[in-house]
Amino acid sequence: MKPTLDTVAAEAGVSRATVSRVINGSPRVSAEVKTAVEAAIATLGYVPNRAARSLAMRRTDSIALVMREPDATVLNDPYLGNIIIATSQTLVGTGVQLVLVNAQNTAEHAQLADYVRSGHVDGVLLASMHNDDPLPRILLDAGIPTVVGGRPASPLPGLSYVDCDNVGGAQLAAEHLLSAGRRRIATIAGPQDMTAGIDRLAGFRQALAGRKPERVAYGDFSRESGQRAMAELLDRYPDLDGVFAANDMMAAGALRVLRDAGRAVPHDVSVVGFDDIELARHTEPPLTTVHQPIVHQARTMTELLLTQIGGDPVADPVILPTELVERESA
Amino acid sequence: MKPTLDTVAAEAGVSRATVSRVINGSPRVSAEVKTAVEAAIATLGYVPNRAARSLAMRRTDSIALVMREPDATVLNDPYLGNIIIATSQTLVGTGVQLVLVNAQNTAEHAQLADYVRSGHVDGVLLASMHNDDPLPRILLDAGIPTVVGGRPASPLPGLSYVDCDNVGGAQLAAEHLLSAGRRRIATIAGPQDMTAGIDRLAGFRQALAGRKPERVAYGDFSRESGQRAMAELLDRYPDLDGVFAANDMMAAGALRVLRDAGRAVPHDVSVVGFDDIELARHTEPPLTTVHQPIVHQARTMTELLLTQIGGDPVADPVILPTELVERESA
DNA sequence: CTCATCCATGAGAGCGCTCTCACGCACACC
DNA sequence: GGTGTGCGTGAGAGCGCTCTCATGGATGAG
Repeated sequence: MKPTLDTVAAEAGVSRATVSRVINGSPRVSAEVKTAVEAAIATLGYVPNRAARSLAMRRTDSIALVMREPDATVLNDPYLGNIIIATSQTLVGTGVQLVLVNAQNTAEHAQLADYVRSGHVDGVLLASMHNDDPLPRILLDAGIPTVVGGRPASPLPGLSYVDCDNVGGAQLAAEHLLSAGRRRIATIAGPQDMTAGIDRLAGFRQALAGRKPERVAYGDFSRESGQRAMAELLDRYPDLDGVFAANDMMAAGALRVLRDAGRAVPHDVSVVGFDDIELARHTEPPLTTVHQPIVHQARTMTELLLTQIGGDPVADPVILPTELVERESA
Repeated sequence: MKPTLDTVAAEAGVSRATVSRVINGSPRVSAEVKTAVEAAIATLGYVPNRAARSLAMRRTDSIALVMREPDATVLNDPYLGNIIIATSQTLVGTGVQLVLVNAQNTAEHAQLADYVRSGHVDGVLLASMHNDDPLPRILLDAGIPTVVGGRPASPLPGLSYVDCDNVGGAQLAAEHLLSAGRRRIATIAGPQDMTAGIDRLAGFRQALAGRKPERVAYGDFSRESGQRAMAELLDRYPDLDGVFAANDMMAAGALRVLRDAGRAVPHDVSVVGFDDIELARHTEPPLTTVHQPIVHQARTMTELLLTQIGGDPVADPVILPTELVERESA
C-alpha cells in the first residue's frame, strides 16, 4: 500500500498538517521536526499524490499544448514536432507537466473546452491556428490563461501570442533575390487562411514595392502544392529568374520541378525558402532560406504562459526576429 | 463559481450519487431521472472535475510518454516528433490524456520515477531507450504498466515492447544491393549501444553471409557521423560499390560525401538507407530506403499499454514488418 | 505576577468525486 | 398476507491533500 501523509505523520510522530508544511517548505516548522519528517519521508519512500493535491489547491501544475492539424500534413512537417519537444524541454525543472491534446474537428473543440474547464490544466498553449479558429475566444472567455503560437487572424484583445517576423523574413528573402540581380521574381505563397501565409506574402510584396507583373501562385505549405505552384509559375512566367517559396517544403517541391524543367538553380533561377528545417540542408542544391526560431518561439510561449498563470497581466505579443541562411540555391 | 455534482443534483432534484450514475453511464437509472439530470448538466454547463475523480477512483485516465534524448539530436530527427504525434492521435476519442515527460539525466530519472509513482499517470510509454537504461526495470518493479519502443538491450521478462523488424529490414536492404549486382558492399552502422544499431548491423551481416572483407564503419545516426563514416569507408575500401546506412540521416550525409568524391549514385555506388523519413524523398538522388512504420508502431504501443492498464496480462513483444522503398539511389 | 504576543503544532473542515450499503417500493410467488 | 427478489435511489464514508483556526507553551513587557 502506498504511503500517505498520515503514514508519514505517524512514522515521524507528528500531525498530518506538519508533514504538509515540511513538504511545502513552510518556514513555521522547527528544525528538528523538519529533519524527523524528512527522514520518515525517505524511509517510507513517500510521494505526494498529485490528484489530491490539485483537488485541494485548485491548481494542477500542468499545461496543455493543443494541436489542431489534420493528421497527414503534420507528420511530414517537423514544425509541430519541434514545438512540442522544445516546449517540453523548457518545462524541465519547473515542476509543470505538459499535456498534449489533439483537437481536430468541431466535436473535439467542444470536448477540449470541457476538458480545459474541468480544471485539468492551468493554462493552454495553442499551436498553429487557422483563421476561423473559435478556440482562442472560448478559452479567453472562460478565463483560461492562453498563449497562441502565430499571430491570430483577428486580433483578440487580451490574447498574447508569439510569432516570428514573417513579414520581415519574407522581405529579407525577396531583397536577397533582388540584390543577386534577379528582376523577374515570383513567389509561391502559403495558404491565405493562415497568417503565416498572409504575412509572408505581404513581406514579399513590400520588398518588391509594386513591380509589375506580380508573379504569385498559391500552395498549402505541402511539397506537392509547391510542385504544382512552381509548374504554374513556369507556365505563366517562363522568363522568371527568382522564386521565394513561403516554406521550405514547397521550396523543395519547386526545386524538383525546376530541375525537371531544365532550369539550373541558382544559375537560371534563384530559390529562397522559409523555415530552415533540416530538409533545407539536403536539397539539391542546398536551400537558401529564412531561419525561423522555433525553439526560441516555444520557449517564449511557455514562459509567457507560466507568468500569466502566476498571476501576471497578459503580456503583449512577441515577434521574434528571423534571419537569412545563405546556402547554394540563391 | 463552477458547478459541482451537488449543484447539478440540486438543480435536477436528485442526489449526488444519482448524478454520478448518469455521468458514468450506469444502467440502474430510470429514463426520466436520466433526462432530468442531463438537462441540469446542460443548463449549468457542468464539467466533472478530473482531479476529484481520479482521487476517488485511483485512476487518472492519462499516460506518460517519456523521452530520453539529449536535446539537440532529437530536433533534427523526425522520429520522436512522429512518435509523439502518432501517439496523441491514437488517443483521440479514448478519453485518455497524453503527458509528455522529459527525463534526460539521472536526477530526472529519479524525479520521473517519483512522478509516475505519485499516481499521476496510469502507465508509461518509453520512447527510444539506450542500452544502460535503468528506467524499465524501475517501472516494472514499481508495478507500473509500461511499454517500450524498440527492443530493450537486456530482455526483461514481463516488459512488453514494440519494435520494427530491424534485422529483416537490414537484410532487405543488403539483398537489394546484392541483387543489383553489387559485390563490394559496405555499411555505415548505427551506434552499438542502441538495439536499432545492433540489429541493423546483424541483419546486414546475415544477408552478406560472411563475405570478406567486412566493410563496416560506425556512426551515431547523425548526418555528420554519416559523412565521417562514408569518408572513412572510401578511404579504407576505395573499390566499394554499395553502401547500406543504418538510417536515412547518415545516408544523406554519405550521399553528399560520395558526390564530393566524384562517385555517381547509383551508377558507381548504390546507397540504401533505413527509416524512410521525409528527407529521403528530397536527397539527390532520392534515397532508396527501408520503411519503418512509425505511426503503426506508436499506435501499437499505445494499444498494448491501454490493454495492460485495463488489466490484461502483459503482451508479448510485437515486431512490425519493414519494407523496401525503391527510389533512385539503388 | 499578570497579561499580551508569538510561534510551533494539532484538529478538523473541506476540495469534488465514487462507491458501498441500506432502504423502500413494486412485483411475483407460495 | 408473508416472504423473496429486483431495482431505482439516497445517505454517507472515504480518496489524500491543504488550510484555517484553535491551542498551549515560551517569551517579553508592564
